[in-house]
Amino acid sequence: MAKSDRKSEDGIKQTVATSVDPVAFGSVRRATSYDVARMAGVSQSAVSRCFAPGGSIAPATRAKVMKAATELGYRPNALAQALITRRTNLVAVFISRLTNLHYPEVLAEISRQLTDRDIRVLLFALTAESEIDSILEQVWRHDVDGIISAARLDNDQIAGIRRHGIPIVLYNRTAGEHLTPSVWCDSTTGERDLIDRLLAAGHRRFAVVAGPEDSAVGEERRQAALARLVEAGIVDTPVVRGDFSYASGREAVAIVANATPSLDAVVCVSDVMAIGAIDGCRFDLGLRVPDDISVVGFDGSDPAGWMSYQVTSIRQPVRRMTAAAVQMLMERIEDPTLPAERRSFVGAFVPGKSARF
Amino acid sequence: MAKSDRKSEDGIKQTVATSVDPVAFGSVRRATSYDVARMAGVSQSAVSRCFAPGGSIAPATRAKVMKAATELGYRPNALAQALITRRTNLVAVFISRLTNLHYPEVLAEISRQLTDRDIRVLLFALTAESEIDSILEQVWRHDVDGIISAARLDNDQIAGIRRHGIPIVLYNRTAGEHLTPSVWCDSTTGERDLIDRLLAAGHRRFAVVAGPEDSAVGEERRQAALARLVEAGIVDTPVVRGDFSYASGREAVAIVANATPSLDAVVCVSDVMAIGAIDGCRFDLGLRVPDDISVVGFDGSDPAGWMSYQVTSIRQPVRRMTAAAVQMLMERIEDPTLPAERRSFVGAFVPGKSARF
DNA sequence: CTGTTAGCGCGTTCAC
DNA sequence: GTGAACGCGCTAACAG
Repeated sequence: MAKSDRKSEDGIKQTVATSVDPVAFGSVRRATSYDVARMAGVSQSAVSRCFAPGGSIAPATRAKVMKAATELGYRPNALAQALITRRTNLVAVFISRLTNLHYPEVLAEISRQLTDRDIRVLLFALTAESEIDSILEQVWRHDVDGIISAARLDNDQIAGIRRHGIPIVLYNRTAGEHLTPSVWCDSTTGERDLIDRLLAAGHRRFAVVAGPEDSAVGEERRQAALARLVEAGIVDTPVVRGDFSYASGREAVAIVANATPSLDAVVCVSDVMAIGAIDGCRFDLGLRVPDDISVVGFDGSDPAGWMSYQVTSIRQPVRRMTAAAVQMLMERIEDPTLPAERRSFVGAFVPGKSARF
Repeated sequence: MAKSDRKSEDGIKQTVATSVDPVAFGSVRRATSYDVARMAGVSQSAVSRCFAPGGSIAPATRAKVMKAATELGYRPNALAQALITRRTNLVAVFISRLTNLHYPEVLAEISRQLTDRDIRVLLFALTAESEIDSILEQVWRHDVDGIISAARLDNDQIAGIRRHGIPIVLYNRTAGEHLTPSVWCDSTTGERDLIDRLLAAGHRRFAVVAGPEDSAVGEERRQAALARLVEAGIVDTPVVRGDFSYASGREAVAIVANATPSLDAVVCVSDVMAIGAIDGCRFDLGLRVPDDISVVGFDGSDPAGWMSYQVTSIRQPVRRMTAAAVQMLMERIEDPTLPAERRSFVGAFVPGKSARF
């Protein structure tokens, strides 16, 4: 096969095939159930029944059909199937910030679990929450069987989904005033656990690195932490908001440390921000972690376990949570009248080494 | 709304709604083009033309139709549309190891670019490469318009895809003997760049932390590095294979350091393994990086830039690469006779601080 | 158990 | 410019 090598203007090397193999191109129409029927000498509906779960069909004809089917490489067309059964075996998954290190694990698990149940994933990776409305348009048009959302939905959006009768499960999100099926990692228990340990170890001057105001998990964790501190008689704890990024964690700790003399402990609402905070302490402030200052996180993401950080944290039981989400969704696809249900999981304490105990 | 709180055996708290709002359930059939036609007092085909790109329709009737359409909340059904136009506006994306920190960025970008073109993503996150065959079954059945694969495909699989006439673009993968459209970050240039700099700085005793044998990128990088070293008269460079994980990088460096006296420089074929190697050097071997030993990586993933690591590396131009992949795919969806083409991009050197220069 | 028939919702000729 | 009629590929009643 003839090739030509050249360099284009912007330094991109290209290799272009100048001849095309005409045989390999599939203008071959896919085999339909009619083709199979003709070849097997039966009716089209007999073919259909062969591929249906409980289709009543005689072993003899079944054999004939299957033979023709494999010979023609026949597979039932999912589109036509879905059009009539009103089941697409498609689930839409909304993920708000894929680059945030905790979500790839969540997505991978959800995908695996759904694939095991022979369901396909229609992925919507949001860059801005504002995209949701246009995404929902697509979702209606595609007749997905259900939705798993790790992105925030407002009341109108939830209402729209209900109106369309599409089952949904929220993942670590709340949904305004509607009672909506959801799985949730209980931040309250986790934050209290962390702070109790910090208090017991003698920490007295705290700061909280929170998330953006519109983050439900972030807010719950912030409030839980502050509430526990107030209970312990510690008030006026400074709060700095980040955006769940490394950089924001690093900046936050610099800001708060300068404004807070004798800062003891930094409570971050996510591991990545905790990692940023640790680096901020070490490289920007010249502090030793945990000797001079303690930093704790939340999530249990992979990098939090790396030797250079070993973040003291709460690990979300991702596997159990995603399994619950998928199961709840499937149940509601089977029976849409099922009531809303909220399953909340408690995370596990990860000792790490970023906090002094 | 009545609720009941209880604790289940395994410590999972549940909140269950015991009554259901019967009004909210959408047994309401979606509006079809016929419904709109009836309400607007026109024919169904008129409605169809209203929503078609270049449909010839009188402004007056168009107005009537649109009014009825919005009133009924009508949206063309994507399934029926696809069944007849043979265009699903669906692209399958294969990703082999979502948890590997470089891919979330790739996936997010691909998703964004496709969404911008009004195309939906059917995600297949592989846990084992062996799953591909069963995944392809699903792909046939769903009539996707195209495939972007960041997972390895063998000759038979590529042949099958060709036979089905489905355009495909490979992302950082090769495809056996077939010439297949692909985008690629040129490892050779990158590795040579890194090694030239290491040599210039006086490094002499190298080790390579490679990927698994079946990883095309991993192998290309390993070979490129070794080739450059041989050119420079450095032979018998030890190679240890990892699996692109942090742990494997850490273990690899421990193994190779023990077996190689006066080890100078560790060349890792991925950033995450480089991070593992750095931690291995620091925490397992008690070496200072980069004073005692240099470590370089490849990819330019986010965590590689974190202060505690600052990995010297080559950053893949993810944005341009994904844009190229999407563009190539779209071109081939429009015109399937387009010849195969390979676009290779060169990465940018990231100085970092994990190597002594 | 089998074949015939009637749609699922829509795009697309083709006469008018 | 418009509507009637057909068909995409399939499942689901129904009669035999």
